[in-house]
Amino acid sequence: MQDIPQEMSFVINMWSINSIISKKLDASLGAVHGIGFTEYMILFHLNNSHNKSMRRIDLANNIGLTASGITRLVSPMEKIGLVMKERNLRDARVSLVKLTAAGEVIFGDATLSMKQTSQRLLDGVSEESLKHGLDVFKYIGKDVYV
Amino acid sequence: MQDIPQEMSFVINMWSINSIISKKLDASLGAVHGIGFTEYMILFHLNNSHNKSMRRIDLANNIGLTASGITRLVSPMEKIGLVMKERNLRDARVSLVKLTAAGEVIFGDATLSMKQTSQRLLDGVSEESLKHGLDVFKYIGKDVYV
DNA sequence: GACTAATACTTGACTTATCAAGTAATAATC
DNA sequence: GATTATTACTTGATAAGTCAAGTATTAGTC
Repeated sequence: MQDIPQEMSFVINMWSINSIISKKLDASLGAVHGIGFTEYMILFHLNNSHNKSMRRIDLANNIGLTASGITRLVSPMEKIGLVMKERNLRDARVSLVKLTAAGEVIFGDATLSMKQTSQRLLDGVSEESLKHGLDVFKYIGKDVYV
Repeated sequence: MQDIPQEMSFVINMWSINSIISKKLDASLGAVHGIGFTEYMILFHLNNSHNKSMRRIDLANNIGLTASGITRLVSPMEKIGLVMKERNLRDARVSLVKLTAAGEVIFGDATLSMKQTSQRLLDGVSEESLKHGLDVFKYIGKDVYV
């Protein structure tokens, strides 16, 4: 067996762990709040944004999906009233996604689940390891603001 | 904005970064070697295994997919000769996946790409951060051997 | 100011992997 | 040793998200 550099070990392990963890988060969010993990990601970024409103392309870049993925993800969220369309007066190409009051409520509830589930999943991991892990993520995604 | 515990920050950032990175790995593996990242994961685990051969259920657990995902993933790999079916004499339920000689060659080539791409993507990340990040992954997936 | 390039978004066709249900074989229990 | 439960795997239907191509609008260039 060849020797595997740490960088490659990192990406391989990350992929598997992410696959396992995101399934669990998805299940717990879905069971209690009726939204999936990717929908939570939308709400999360909207809630952190300036006017609770973002361009679709920025959502895509921040979350790590494509623009078309965002279109398909957001459309049912509009129908159930979690978010709404808003136009940009300066640029008619963009269609902003804005968090509604209802969306904010669901987001607040779902965040409690997210906190619990993620703390349960990472229970026992040292603060130092978490901090360094986060550093790696933030370094890679210098444009991803979380 | 509420305050977000580090554990939650970790899973959220991991999801986005994983989405971005796995797309890049997938693209570079696909362009040069004609396999995707998940197919590489199969080859990787087979190559690390005892007889270059594993049960499908163990592949699933190690990689973070479901058994049915493995069935669908492996079937075309059999057709192009990267892996082959092997039966277990002691248990007729299991169908082992075994790395072929051809599969080993492709794996070797693809591993070079994987090393390069992952080092390029993580270039600049400190050894210490990588090590701690890996610790988190290994802690979470105590059964995932990499 | 006309012409080309780039950006923001959407849509059809497709891929990937899930879930639920089913089959077949082994293990456990009485 | 028959009955029930569990395990390993596969398959049909479906969900989630990609890519390529197309539309509309804005930005850059001559």
